[in-house]
Amino acid sequence: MGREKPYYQQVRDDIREKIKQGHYRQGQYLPCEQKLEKEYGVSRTTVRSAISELVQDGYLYIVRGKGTKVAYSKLMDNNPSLLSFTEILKSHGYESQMIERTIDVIKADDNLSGKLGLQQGEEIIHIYRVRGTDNEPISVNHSYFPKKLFRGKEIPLLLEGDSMYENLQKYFHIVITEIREEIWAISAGKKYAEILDVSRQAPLLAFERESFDQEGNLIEYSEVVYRSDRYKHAVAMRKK
Amino acid sequence: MGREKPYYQQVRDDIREKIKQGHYRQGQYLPCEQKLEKEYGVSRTTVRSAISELVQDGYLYIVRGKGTKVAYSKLMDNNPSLLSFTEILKSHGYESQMIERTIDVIKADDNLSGKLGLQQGEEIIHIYRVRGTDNEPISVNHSYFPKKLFRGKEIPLLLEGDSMYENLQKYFHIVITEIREEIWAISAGKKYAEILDVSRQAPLLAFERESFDQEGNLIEYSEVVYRSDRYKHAVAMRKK
DNA sequence: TAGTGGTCTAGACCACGCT
DNA sequence: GCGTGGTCTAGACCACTAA
Repeated sequence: MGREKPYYQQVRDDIREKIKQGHYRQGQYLPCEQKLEKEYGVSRTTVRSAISELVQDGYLYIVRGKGTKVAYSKLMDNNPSLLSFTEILKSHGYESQMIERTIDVIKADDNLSGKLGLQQGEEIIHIYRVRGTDNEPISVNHSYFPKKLFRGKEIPLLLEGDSMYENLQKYFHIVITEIREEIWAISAGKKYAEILDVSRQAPLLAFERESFDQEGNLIEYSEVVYRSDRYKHAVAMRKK
Repeated sequence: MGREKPYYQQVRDDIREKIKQGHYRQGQYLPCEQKLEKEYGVSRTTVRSAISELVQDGYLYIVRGKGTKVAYSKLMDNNPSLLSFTEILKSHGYESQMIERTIDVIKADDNLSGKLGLQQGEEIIHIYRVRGTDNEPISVNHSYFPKKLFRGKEIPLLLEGDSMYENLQKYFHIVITEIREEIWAISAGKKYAEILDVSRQAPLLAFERESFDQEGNLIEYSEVVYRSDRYKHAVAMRKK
């Protein structure tokens, strides 16, 4: 038997479930901390620890001197704080399909060595993907990883399943904790017009993304473009 | 004299300063919690409360069974989790200037009543702004607020200073806590080509944004477009 | 004044990583 | 086994809100 969850997590999960099931309703006050102590048979510290996480996650908010209320959050469990392509498309009701995918190893040129913080000539894994729905192309993605990160392991492992981020964690024990993105608009031009089956003037949404692990190593640099008539980028944010 | 800050905030701020000043360096272990108790003369709970906030903010991360390390975060104090236009432009090294601004009150039509959750015919405050640098237009912004939110107060107060969000809080006690955004690309077309002084085919970055207060009321609905040759949208995210 | 959450203490026992 | 952080208790006093 696995060990049971800590009390504060049990209390947290129970309260969250009661919110989701409507037992506690939006705008309603939660029972005060003293009552929750008794209800769950735990100390006040434990209750407060549970509440604190639910406030952090946007389920509750506290009104000084009055009580703890259930939030009216529009986000509940829907905060795309760190999402892969697959997850973003799903959040739009699409299912993404892989239309084309290639993988090769290249040498760092002037541009890429700078982006990835490598010496010129160091090896880089380049993954090229065209994705879309019903064989209609929606996005073109170039991802670059320093090859030395995967020393001694099978690189095709990266391509299994849907989520490269899950694979990074599963097979290489690399966890992405920070992302920087720049977003802008471009015209398709000759190159993308052909791949995405749009006119050369068609506006595309362009992303440049850097992903870092906990120790500040740049793990991935990627460039992505989306057909703007088939994709909108959705973002939800909660203020700290 | 104002009351002094709680201990856990003093400890938190002191540790954060020591990180910023290089007294604790990236990748280095912090003294263990017991040592910090003694150093600051507080209980372990207080130390842990301080550390917990610094972990939350990305300054520290914890390695189970080993210790608490200073993060290599690229974000430190730079997390645009909720930024106004002004703040975003500044983060790019620009100073934004107001080139044109009008304000008027309109009646909700079919489209806007739906977006703002109002009845048709209800009054809406419409703020139109063109902003840019050195008289070169960069963005066009349409913001819509339900007029009833400001009953009995002077609406021009909204336009003071640089940040509408600050004014909302200062004069109307409205705090924006959640934002939903959709981002895509469009061609300028006749309307925007003239205003932004670009060709009709020029790609623009388009935003549609909804802002909510703590109680889930929609406070603002806005549509913004940016010249893509003058503006890139920068985003930084930390995984939970 | 009574009720709420905010801060704080001094202990305790446990799980994990290393040696 | 030892040192680290993870969880938990049973109290205490304070600040803010409302009646």
